Amino acid sequence: MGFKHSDEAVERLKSKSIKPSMQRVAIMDYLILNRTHPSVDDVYKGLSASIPTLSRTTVYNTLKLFSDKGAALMLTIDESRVNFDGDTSPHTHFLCKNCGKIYDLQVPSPVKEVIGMSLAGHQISEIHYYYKGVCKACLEG
Amino acid sequence: MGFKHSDEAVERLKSKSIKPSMQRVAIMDYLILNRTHPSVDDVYKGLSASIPTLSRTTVYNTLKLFSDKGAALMLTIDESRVNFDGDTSPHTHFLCKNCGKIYDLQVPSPVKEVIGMSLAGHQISEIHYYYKGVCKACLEG
DNA sequence: TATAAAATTGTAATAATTACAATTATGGGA
DNA sequence: TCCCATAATTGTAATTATTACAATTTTATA
Repeated sequence: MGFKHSDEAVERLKSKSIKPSMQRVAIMDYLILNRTHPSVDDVYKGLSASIPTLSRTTVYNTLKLFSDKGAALMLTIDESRVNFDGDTSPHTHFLCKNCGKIYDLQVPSPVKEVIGMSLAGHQISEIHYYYKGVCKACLEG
Repeated sequence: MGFKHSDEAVERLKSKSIKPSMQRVAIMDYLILNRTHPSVDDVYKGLSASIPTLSRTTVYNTLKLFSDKGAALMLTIDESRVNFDGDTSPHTHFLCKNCGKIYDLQVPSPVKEVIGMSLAGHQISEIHYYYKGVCKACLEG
């Protein structure tokens, strides 16, 4: 069964100077379609059916590449695995310590973008605001 | 003033309802004396000489306990290991992607403490602001 | 088409973390 | 004090995420 490439995925890769191979487009497409902050394994398992030859190493390499090139965000909010976010616009994340889900939150309004600026002499390239606790669904359940 | 370090460690544990066993006091003392955001292994190696029977499992369990009880912070800024901070006062962290060191930074002034409050219906118990990039020392070196 | 470079794959190795059963320490009655 | 229950610690083995790396396949190009 053929894979339907999203033009958005291809465009995203091109705009970040990443050569759009079949695997890379599929992985970027997965990130764009799945806003659940998937782990490497989530991506691998989610694509294995449609790309049976896909290797875990390729998923690792590719997601690392996306993160390095700014085509995706690598989240280190969860202590036991890394998660990825196809949405690179400024926003923050909440991890539910009960169910493990990661939610998107808006940036606190007074906080401005400071990428490329320096803090205490350090050159900043990434900003991550993480909140942890118990999510609304778990509180109500 | 006047607190010997281990006294400060004992007081910290008591104030967080943690029974101050010999190992726990030693580990908390290590965190108080070593403001370098040590990993589990750093703590283990740092204490092994003075406590030869210390087990890595104890260090894991104890640091997890400290984090759960709010006696220390567990940082997930580094993708490959967890780090701990004995300073639980509000501040943020910077990870140098070149040398791997973690620096303390002040909280951006407009950002207020929101522990115990809720965001989008979620109950917040931890806030972590992480910045990544290249540190001053690496830039100058 | 021939060739070099880049990308992908599969396997094996590494490192962090957890599981767990056994042992040791601690504190409170009798 | 001794006994007991409980909590804490230990050591080993297992698990999991991640990385290393050599072989293979794909892509671009001359």
